[in-house]
Amino acid sequence: MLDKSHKHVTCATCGARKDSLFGSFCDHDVELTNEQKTCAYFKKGQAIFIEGSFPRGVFCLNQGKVKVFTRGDEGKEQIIHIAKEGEIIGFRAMFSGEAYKVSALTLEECNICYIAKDDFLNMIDTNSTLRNGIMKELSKELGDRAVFITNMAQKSVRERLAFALMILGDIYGDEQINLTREDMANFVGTATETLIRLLKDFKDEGIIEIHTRKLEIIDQEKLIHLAGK
Amino acid sequence: MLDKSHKHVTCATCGARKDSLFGSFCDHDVELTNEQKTCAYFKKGQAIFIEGSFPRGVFCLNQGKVKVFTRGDEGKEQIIHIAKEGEIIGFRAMFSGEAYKVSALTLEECNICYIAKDDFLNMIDTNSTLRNGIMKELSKELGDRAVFITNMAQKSVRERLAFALMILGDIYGDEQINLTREDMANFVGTATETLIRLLKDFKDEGIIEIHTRKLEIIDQEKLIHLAGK
DNA sequence: TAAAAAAAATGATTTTAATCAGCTTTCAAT
DNA sequence: ATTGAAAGCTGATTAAAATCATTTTTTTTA
Repeated sequence: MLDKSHKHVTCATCGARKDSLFGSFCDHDVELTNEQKTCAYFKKGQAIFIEGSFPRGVFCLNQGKVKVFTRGDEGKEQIIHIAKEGEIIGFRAMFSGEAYKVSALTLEECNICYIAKDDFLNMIDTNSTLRNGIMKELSKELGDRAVFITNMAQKSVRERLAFALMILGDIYGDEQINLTREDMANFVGTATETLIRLLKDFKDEGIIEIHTRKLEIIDQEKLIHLAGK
Repeated sequence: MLDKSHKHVTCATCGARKDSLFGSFCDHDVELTNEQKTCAYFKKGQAIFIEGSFPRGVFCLNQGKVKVFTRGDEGKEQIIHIAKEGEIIGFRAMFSGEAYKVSALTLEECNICYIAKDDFLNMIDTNSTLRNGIMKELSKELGDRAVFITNMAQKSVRERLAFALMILGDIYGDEQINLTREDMANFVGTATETLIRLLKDFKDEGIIEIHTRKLEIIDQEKLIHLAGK
């Protein structure tokens, strides 16, 4: 259980900051950011922002994982990204001037900091390192999504699952992958039943181990081979 | 036939510049840009840049259309974007520091200007209007691609074709849509045969007219309805 | 303008994955 | 500890779209 008082979360001591976009900040900038941000505890399944609304600031994940998704015509979620500790989310719509095209929902308990739009835009304008980091991030994601689109269009569900498990492996690190079957299906872009059957296949082939809800990758090599290019 | 000598292409008189990211440049910046850019004629089907190579500058489309695509495992193209007059292409990889994740190929005869990396990055650093324009563009595209991914995952080929035709209608403007069936299939993310059959259905339903290679949208309303959200 | 090549079209068949329906296990709340 | 709800699982069936094999038309170029 996380500390719900979240008094202790300061940018200077924030473990997630080190390899975030704020990682290279000097002491002065860290202190400034610390004064501008507010921090809040989110319980599991809580909304951070919703598709169609307009951004008033950005969110910085101090602790916990978040799913970023759009809804299709029939309301079915397509998970675009799973964000983890250290990531800044919700800045895309701030630059585009549009409403959010995605929603963000916590997958577990989270501590999330918030920086108001004007403060963040001011940071971007005055801090070229942060700015370049943001531009690099936007550009990288754009490339990743081109690949994502191609995978959706051309790979089989089995190949996409292998690919998704590799990404999830990176995101969860030492921890075991912990998603509902439905969320995983909505990430792979398939029906829940199909996903369940394929997970069983992967288990039978010794690629993963299933511990009820949690998944463990056993054979990374096979996964890489299965996922293709 | 375009003028292959392309001597006349100067930024000050460039018709494509007005509603491009360079549109708000002052006379001085226009002149500077004009001195930094070089301009070249590309014939139909020529490569502008190729997936896997590293960018040395950006390209600005003065005349003609370009397909931007990645190749899947079996070499099949997935068209991510079709760029038209006024668009700057190839800047994503310059910011991300990665190799190109996409290739760009002319769909017709083109006049394309080129600005070297250092010159362009210098522009970005010194011109906040251009910079904000670029960030807005990156962010917008990122949102569009989230929707693209969701469409791929959840819409039927028929719905995706309707969606694609709407986008193509915008891109081609008054002109008729002019793509090979294969390119169109690679944009929609389907097999060429499937695309051909669906085009015939759309024709029979009075949605489009087919003039051999060129397509004309007749019933925009039906298209919008078919494409869904 | 004739020949060759590329693109478009059509029909038959197969494959993949979605859908539907019902059942079981797990988890959370009282 | 019990119960209800959510999540997970299984089997049968259907539907969508890919693939394969040819033929026809259009475009290019020799």
